[in-house]
Amino acid sequence: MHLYRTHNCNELTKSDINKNVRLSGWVHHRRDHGGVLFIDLRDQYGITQIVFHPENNEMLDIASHISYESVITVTGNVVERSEETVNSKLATGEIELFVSELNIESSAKTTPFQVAESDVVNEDLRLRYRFIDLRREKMRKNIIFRAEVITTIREFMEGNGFHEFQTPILANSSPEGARDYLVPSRIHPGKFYALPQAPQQYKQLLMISGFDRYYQIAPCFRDEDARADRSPGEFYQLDIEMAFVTQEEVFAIVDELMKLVVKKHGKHKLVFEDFPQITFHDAMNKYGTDKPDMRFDLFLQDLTDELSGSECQIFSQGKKPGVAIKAINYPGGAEAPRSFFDGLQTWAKQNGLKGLAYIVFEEGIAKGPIVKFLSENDLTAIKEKTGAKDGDVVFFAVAKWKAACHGLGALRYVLAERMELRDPNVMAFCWVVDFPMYEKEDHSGNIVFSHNPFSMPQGGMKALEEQDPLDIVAYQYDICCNGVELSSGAIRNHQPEIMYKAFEIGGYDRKEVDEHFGHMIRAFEYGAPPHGGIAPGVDRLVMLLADEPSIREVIAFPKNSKAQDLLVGAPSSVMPEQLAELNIRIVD
RNA sequence: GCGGGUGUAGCUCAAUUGGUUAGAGCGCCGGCCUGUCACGCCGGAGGUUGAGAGUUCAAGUCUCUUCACUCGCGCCA
Repeated sequence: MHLYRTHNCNELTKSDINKNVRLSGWVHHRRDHGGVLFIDLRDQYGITQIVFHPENNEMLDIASHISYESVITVTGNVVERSEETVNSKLATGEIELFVSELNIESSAKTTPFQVAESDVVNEDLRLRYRFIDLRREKMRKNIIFRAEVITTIREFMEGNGFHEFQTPILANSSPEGARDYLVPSRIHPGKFYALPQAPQQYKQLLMISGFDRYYQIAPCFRDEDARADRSPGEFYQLDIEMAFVTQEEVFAIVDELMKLVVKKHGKHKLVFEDFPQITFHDAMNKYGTDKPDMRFDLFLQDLTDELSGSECQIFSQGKKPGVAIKAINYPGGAEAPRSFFDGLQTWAKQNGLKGLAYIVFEEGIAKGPIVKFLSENDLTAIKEKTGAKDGDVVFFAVAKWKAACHGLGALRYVLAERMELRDPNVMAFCWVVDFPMYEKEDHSGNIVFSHNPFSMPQGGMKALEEQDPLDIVAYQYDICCNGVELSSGAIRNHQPEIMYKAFEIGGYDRKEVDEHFGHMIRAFEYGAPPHGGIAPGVDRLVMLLADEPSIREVIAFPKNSKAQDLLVGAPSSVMPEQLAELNIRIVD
């Protein structure tokens, strides 16, 4: 007989009755009836009830004092349960194990929280004792679910001619983008590796090397602050790159993959079989965000033309260049209590707006603090454009275009929450396309890259030379789902001259480009295929599929929001000898 | 860096307007119990109410400071 087990804890059925078997697992729960003792024995697979009887009083006594979460090995006969004692909740509920031999492999101290209870435990504590937390059914399911999703992804990619390559973890620092994690070099004092923010350069180099379709479940490292859907420090993305492709071909692969994953693993209905495409500009104007939640129709309207001529001071600011008047209709909003509208004023200030004007339409007339400043024409225009009816409320944001859009985009979610429009049972994927190549930096007024500088501008060199930089859009796209950005991607710029020009507009002269990106440009000078790709976030995708509110629920050992690993104690101080070897001195 | 929320027993929570010795369930320890599966019953231990200061006859409760966690903003080309 195997030293530890002949079966797992989810395996034994009626057909095993009278067999002498051995099980190992954790003491999940214990029910001591004095004369008879039941223990639920648990492993990754499930639970089997094992029974101790007074025939062996010594063993019964020992068993009755085994602490929860201890690991034991038991040997005995599989016994049929009488009809009234069958537990239909367990796969093994028709049998139980009559224990004849007990071995305690590892006795557990009292655990800081209970594995068998479903209480939501303080997350700090859960992370500190993650190895116990992961024993809980929900976490075990999530982590295995994640593994299964990744298996599906790998099978799909391989089946479509992609190969998985590993790219370096010790890479180079780059001045663009997120903060790097730096790794000091021992052999080269004063120099540093950087952990890759993404394998971006390497996957492009693979294309130039002649590999046609690359993918990798790739670890990425960014030293930026956390969000509920963004792990600090590190995360995994499905990194994809393809040679000789158009944007549409990248979309086609990702569409198919997402649909496969949702249908196979999700319990959600897909809102769109064909994922809609929306331009960045339209997404901002209609949804107030570049990652629109398309599960519900509640759209922003632009009233800049209609209202900037108004007598009302709030609206006449719309005449200023760059300022937009955006509006959103809240159907049935007239019912909302006064406190809701008052609370929104503070809310608006926290969301980048000076305030939030609104008009209540009730009993055929318009009401609210600003109505007395509005003409009949103004009101007609508002009603026409927003479709506001009796009982509705229209909110207005007057600010720089981006701020006005973002403000009402955030309000759109507040309203959707009140109206319960965000259906948790569906997934609405969409593509956001035509991201601008450049934007004007707020504080400096400089033209800077708004996304990846290596993306191909639409129109190529001609566009760079002839168009207003702020009007140039790139072959740069995002795939979003339910208001979450799953991934950014782009058709890359593979032509050195266009690259120099693009960088020139972005404020880098030739020398700087050569200094920072010379290795990439050199590579492009020896025969580079047109190529493009994308990199959906694996953690986020699994989070959405598993219906979890936080990314940490689908990561085995996540960092907390301060980027610490409380279990192993990272980051930590290191020995002075280590620092000395690296030529590093800590300055207070 | 900034703003919101939370912090009471090992865990999850309660404690009226500021008012008696801060309670309950689970867990833990001891006892009883031969069919439970959230077993049941009896008893017990366990608290610097995150920390510090203040107001008050009286503070878990009010004020200030601070710490921890968390959500959001900034940031994430």
